Amino acid sequence: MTSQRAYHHGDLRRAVLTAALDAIRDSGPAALSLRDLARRAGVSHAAPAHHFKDRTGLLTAIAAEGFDLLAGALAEAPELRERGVRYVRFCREHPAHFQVMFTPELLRADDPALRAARDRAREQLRSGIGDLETSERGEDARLAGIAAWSLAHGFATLLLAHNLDEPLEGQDPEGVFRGLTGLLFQGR
Amino acid sequence: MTSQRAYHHGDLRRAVLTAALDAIRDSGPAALSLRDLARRAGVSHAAPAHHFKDRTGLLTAIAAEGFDLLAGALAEAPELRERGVRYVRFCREHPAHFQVMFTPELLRADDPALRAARDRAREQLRSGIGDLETSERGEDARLAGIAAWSLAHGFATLLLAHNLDEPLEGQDPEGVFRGLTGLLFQGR
DNA sequence: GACAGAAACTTGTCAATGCCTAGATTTGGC
DNA sequence: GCCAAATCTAGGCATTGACAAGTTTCTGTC
Repeated sequence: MTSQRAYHHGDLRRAVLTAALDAIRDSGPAALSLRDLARRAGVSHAAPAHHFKDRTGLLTAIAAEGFDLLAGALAEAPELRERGVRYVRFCREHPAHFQVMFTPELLRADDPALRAARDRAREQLRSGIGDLETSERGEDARLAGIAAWSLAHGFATLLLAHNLDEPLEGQDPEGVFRGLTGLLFQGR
Repeated sequence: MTSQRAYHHGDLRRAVLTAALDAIRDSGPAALSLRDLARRAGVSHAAPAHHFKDRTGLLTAIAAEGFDLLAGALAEAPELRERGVRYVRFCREHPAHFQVMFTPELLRADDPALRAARDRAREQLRSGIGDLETSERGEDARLAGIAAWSLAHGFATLLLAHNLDEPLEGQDPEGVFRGLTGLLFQGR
């Protein structure tokens, strides 16, 4: 999108993003070093700043990309329960994105691209809840929406922080999560 | 406060911990600066290192304290649903602890105090699930345990990251959470 | 096809930070 | 009263993020 053809490097913006995602996956966002990313990409230490302005700018770009990926993943799933599974799958396939997306103090909250992408993702989350609105009362539907998001988000978060390694006993996380949704919506 | 009399400062360990919790609450763990904490406490820049060895050591001490506080809070609650409410209350009263506790890449995983405190908290989480084991089948009880933790943890996490500000419409979070548990355990 | 301007990148610099080492001061046990 | 340990200070080093200024490469236009 941004730069198809590139000047000295090729596509430094993408290279830095990818290297950042690797680093975050391994050591978290706190350990991220712009200068180290520059070294990995083979450019000078100030080159990344031209694409992202800032450390915060880089993380904001990652979060925006993450919300876009999440919105796309959710849009593929037809109904609410399957969207929860996609949410969990997303956090496993894109752990670095996921972690940055939900750490607001690392982000520039007023960034237009971030706001747009986050709104797209929220829209997908909300439209999934619409499935319930017909079968349940309005208030229950709202609660069910919060419950569904909390369940998926909590499961995803605990999973990434290795807090479910023991309880899961090596079982497939997505499969277990399907079981959880069965508990939550057993009355449906 | 904690230790009776102290040497040069009074109780530097507690002072640094408290200042760190304030800083994390405001700006997250990434923005934490040991030198800034030392300045706030009115000591030299290397003084905190003597109590915590390290930046990681300070965060590990915070996490251990957090798990102890959480274990205490959960122990006060009689049954499972109320423990979930305590979990949510804990994250609001101790947001800095909560955030650090579940960010493993910031911590020294093999620290004995951390392991002990985390085990205490896990024991409290697990014993709450025991309430279910009598009324439900074994496999369902295990799933229900994961579900309950995921629900509470997801709600807490989304709450702290200000992702529920809009859906909650200004309602009391604990009250809403009680509603969520009603959905999860409606069959009980 | 040259040229002007913009985009991409480099080099140099500065303040701040984490961590290490060595030394000074205070405390508590004997 | 004295010694050892605990507590804290002072100085230094490598690394980092951010900024400023200059250089190279591309792009659109006449």
